[in-house]
Amino acid sequence: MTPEEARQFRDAVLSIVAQIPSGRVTTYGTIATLAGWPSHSRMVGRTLRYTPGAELLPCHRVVNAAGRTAPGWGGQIVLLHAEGVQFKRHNIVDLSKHLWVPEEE
DNA sequence: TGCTTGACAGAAG
DNA sequence: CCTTCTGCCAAGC
Repeated sequence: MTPEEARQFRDAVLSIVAQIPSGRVTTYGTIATLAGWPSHSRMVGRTLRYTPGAELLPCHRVVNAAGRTAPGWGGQIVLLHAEGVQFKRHNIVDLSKHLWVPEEE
């Protein structure tokens, strides 16, 4: 992956996350696939964590494929709960009800 | 240059 | 449902 591609990937990830509606969530794998690199799901999380400005985006609406929230970040659960997202467990989001898939928009 | 780590995903126990 | 292992890739040491 060239620096140019890395820039595009980061841009695509941030763009998609910025479009997640309130009360909805999406997964790292989905974002990575939409961004063009299906196997870079981990890069999505890394990008959101290390890219300055990611905090300004609704990154709390991004969970893993199992609906688990980010470990060590309890605030995410509070934020999601405040938007009406229901949990199957303390840190497990009910994806069947809140999963959102980007639509190019 | 080479090993370890991680906001992951999927399969297995 | 929860924990652990493997495959994945870029970043940190």
